Amino acid sequence: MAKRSGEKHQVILEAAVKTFARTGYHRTRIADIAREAKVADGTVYIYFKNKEDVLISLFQNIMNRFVEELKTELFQCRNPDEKLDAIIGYHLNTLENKPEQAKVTQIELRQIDQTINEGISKPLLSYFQLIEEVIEEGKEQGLYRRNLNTRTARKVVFGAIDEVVTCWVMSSKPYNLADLKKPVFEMLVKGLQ
Amino acid sequence: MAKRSGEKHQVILEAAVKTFARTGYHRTRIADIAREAKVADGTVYIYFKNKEDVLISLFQNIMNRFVEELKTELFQCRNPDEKLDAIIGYHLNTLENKPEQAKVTQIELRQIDQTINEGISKPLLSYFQLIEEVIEEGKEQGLYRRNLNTRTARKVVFGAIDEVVTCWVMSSKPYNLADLKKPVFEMLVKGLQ
Amino acid sequence: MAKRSGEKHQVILEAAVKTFARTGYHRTRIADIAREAKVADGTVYIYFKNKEDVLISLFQNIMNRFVEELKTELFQCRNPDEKLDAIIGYHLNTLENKPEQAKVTQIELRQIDQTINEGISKPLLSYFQLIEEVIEEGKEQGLYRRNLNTRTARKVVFGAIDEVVTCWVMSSKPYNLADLKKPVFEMLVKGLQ
Amino acid sequence: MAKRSGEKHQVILEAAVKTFARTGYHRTRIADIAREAKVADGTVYIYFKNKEDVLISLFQNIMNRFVEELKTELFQCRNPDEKLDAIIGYHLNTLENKPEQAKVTQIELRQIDQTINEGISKPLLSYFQLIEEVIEEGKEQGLYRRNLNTRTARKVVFGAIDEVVTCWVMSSKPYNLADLKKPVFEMLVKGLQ
DNA sequence: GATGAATGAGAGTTCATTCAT
DNA sequence: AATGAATGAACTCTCATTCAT
Repeated sequence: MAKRSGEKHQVILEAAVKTFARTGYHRTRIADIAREAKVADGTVYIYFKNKEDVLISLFQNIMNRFVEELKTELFQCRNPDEKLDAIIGYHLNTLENKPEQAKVTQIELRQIDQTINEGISKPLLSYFQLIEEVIEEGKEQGLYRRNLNTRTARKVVFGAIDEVVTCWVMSSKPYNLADLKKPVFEMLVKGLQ
Repeated sequence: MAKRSGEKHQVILEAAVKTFARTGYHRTRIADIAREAKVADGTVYIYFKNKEDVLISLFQNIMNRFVEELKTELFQCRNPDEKLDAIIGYHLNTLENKPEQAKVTQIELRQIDQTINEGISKPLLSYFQLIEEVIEEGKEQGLYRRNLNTRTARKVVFGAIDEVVTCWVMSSKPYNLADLKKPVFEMLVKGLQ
Repeated sequence: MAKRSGEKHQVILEAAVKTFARTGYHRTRIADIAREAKVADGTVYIYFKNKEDVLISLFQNIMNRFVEELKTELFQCRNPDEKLDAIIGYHLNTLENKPEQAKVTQIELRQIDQTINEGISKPLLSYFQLIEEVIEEGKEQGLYRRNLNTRTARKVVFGAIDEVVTCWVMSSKPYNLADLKKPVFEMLVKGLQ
Repeated sequence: MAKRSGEKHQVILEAAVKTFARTGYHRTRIADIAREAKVADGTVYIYFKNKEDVLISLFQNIMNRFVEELKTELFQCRNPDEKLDAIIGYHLNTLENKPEQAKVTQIELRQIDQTINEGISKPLLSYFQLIEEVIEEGKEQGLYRRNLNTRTARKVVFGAIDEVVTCWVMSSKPYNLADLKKPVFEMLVKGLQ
């Protein structure tokens, strides 16, 4: 069970994003995902342990790619400010361009008992770490306050971006998420200085 | 059905906070709440439409009291900075003192399909408005940047505080939430200036 | 759950005998029992833990009554031979008169993993003990061989009766089970002497 | 489909005895047998119609060999008493030496709806016939009672031996099954006389 | 208002069986 | 002959909700 590769694995994952985004995690039945993926119900259980495993695999998939690509972005930046800008920009761009993923990330994923689930927290941690590294670097270079608590600062930074995305996902009136890049960056960078 | 008052109403609500915090929303059965409240299963349905209604009523209850008390706090402040400080302080203090409420607010509440549910967003809106009023006031008084988009700024402020609380709720190692008041305030106020 | 009294409890048990006898344990669905008992599927689970629990409760019910009634029968016998005769007679009579129970006892009950299940072996033990007491008594009175191993003798006695019943249950051509009382008694009593 | 010969046929059968004995018929999945036999799941279906067919083939295999070997044993006996002794001895010896077969024969095999299944009763019949022939011979030679009903006597004999084996299989404390040969023989032979 | 026994829809999951390779 | 991925029917059990008392 739970083969992590193979064409079907990916097909089911893609069907799951769509279905979770459309119907919501709890209202989605395995049968719905299976139908969307054009496989039999049982096939889902060849590749995933259960429904929760589908959601978590989904998230790990998304987050791994997210963090990898963000790393290459950051590689091209020359200073912490540029990096912070890149983080915010990449975060908002990515979710704006993949609204289904955004819905799953911001809403459905939080439907799982997070106190237990490390399948969610672990992939997030590498993103958190990336943010913290930028803050540390800024502190070392004297760009950001030395007395700043890095962890707390990271929470503020992530919390701000995350809330901005959540509001966008839940908003009934569509607007450009990318437009918020600059104001959010300005607030956060000043907060760090 | 769905009487909104009565002694039992309150008893059930209190039993629900405990039970949701202990077991999690989805794993909690109406029968569990009823047992904790020492009433019959059916009695729950005299006071609430259904399980979701219990959770939402709970939140409305909490938020109404939260906003009312926060308002009196703010009344005693003399300038936007003090008010922002009061908001952060009150928010963190309240949830630190009521860990069960915090668990429900930060975790369990997010288990409900938020795209539909205005029972959750409405009570939050008055809190959001309070924050926005403070920002507006700061802008008018020249304390905060004039070109600040109030709504975006509010998202950053709320997102930051909310994330700090969520991390605290989910953390396995206990620490003082109140200790984060000052650093969070400093970051946010600088971000607004 | 698993209230051991109440009208429904009995109704479901009676429906279960019929259904198991007609359809066989493994082919019987809880829904079949529920329909036969004219209750909802869920009601079965108020009174029984699961399907296996229904079968075992059934057997315990049957065996308890069986052993109780057999005891009163034995009370009226004056010597071990009469008692052995009573055991065989009562055993064969009872099952001949309750063919559904016989089917369940001889066939369906053996569909459960007996190596684990003490819900089956325990009620049987009191029957075994009754048989062993008669054999012991016979040995003490010099009626049966002193060097007879009581336990082994009991196995022979019970095995013989049990096989006779099983053959009768599985036979396609109907015949009188009671007719076998005398020949079986004669063989067994001689075997004991 | 359902080839009755070939090397794999035997390999699967041997894997099945082990697996059924270890896990129990109903809890055994075809995949378990296949893995134990080191063949693919589908291969099982080349040699057997379905899961039930595996169990029944198993039993037929066992019983055919059992009856054949028993016949040669009986051939060396000079009178019905010796033959009865041989039957009991061979029956108990065989199962004591093949505990996995014993488990399958005494427990797992009875998990199949016996009212329908002639795949089980047919191979047993030849064993029954062997027993009946010995009884008949005894009656003819005046060793056993003339008025004995052969069929009933056979049921008593087989039932006794079978129960002795079943008790041994299900017993948690190990003991020598062969030790029961003599007492069982004595009881049965006296019963017949 | 209060009760709690009864309801029954609903969905996750398993696994015997098939069949294209 | 052999494979093993894929199938999808089957069925248990849960639990929110109702309603007669």
